[in-house]
Amino acid sequence: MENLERIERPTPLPEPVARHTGFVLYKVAQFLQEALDRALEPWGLKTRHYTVLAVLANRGPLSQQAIGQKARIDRATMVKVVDDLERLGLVERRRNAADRRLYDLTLTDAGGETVAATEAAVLRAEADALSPLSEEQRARLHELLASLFAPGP
Amino acid sequence: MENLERIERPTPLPEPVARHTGFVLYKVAQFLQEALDRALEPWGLKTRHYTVLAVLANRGPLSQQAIGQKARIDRATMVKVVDDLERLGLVERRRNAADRRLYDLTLTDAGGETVAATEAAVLRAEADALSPLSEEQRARLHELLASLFAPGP
DNA sequence: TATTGTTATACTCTATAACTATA
DNA sequence: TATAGTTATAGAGTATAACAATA
Repeated sequence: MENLERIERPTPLPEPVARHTGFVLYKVAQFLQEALDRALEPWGLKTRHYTVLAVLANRGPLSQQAIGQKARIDRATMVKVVDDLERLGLVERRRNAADRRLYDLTLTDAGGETVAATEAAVLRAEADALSPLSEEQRARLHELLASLFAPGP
Repeated sequence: MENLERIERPTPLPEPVARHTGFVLYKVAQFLQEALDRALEPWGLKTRHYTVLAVLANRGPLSQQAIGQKARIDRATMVKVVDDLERLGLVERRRNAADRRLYDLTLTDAGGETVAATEAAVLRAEADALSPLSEEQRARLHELLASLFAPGP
């Protein structure tokens, strides 16, 4: 009972590498990744499945390749991810009428519900993982990280 | 010649997941990791080799297990990492006289020089990767990330 | 000829379990 | 019996190349 409210945190890095932002960043990212994977486990999903579902929910029907390019998942891996999602009844592969090489990947009703539920779970997991930071600090962290990306194409 | 001074930056995430700090963090960490691996390539090293060398340089002779615990590298993996470092002539395995199951891993002279050179390379790579941030912003980022670790044991 | 999706393959990284030598 | 290091093996995750259907 003694560790009831104790949230697992990443253990500190040994001294020399703890001064490298790159190493600290990598470690924190690993920790967040594990928290997100745990949060998605009840649905039998990993973060890349969630990414595909979330992109589909926001950008309507897309081909596997189109999603893969957005999410940086190569097409061979996309096949397996979509296999998983199809097996779970969350997306459907429908041939594009205009170009029959393409699929129009579409969310099923169950897929739509799953996106909503998993998004809430992901947000909770992130809030938990980042709970040592205030709301303002979290926003600041997000902003600093976002500024490292290239200007959008 | 047109892209001469252009530094590769991570491409932005697609809209829904770009709002998740966890996903942004993971992506930035991947980018940093790649930059560090590229920086260490001239020495035939990866980040985990550098970690072991850096810990050894700061904490004197240690057993494989002791380093592994600090750096979160399991003992089977440590064997291969130390094999690599030994093959490169950067560390030596000397049996601990008091407990002959243990090694006293020690840096060779070449190992010491390599630590200094690679540390400089790693710092340069980090500075490059984080160059869109001011010095103050970098320090702030590091501080925010560091506060997510558990209090040291 | 080029492209989407598929399959098979390989390579890296990591984790597990069994083995040895020492304690 | 327990521990440090070793070895073999297996499981993810990811990348590459060849193939079929379609353009």
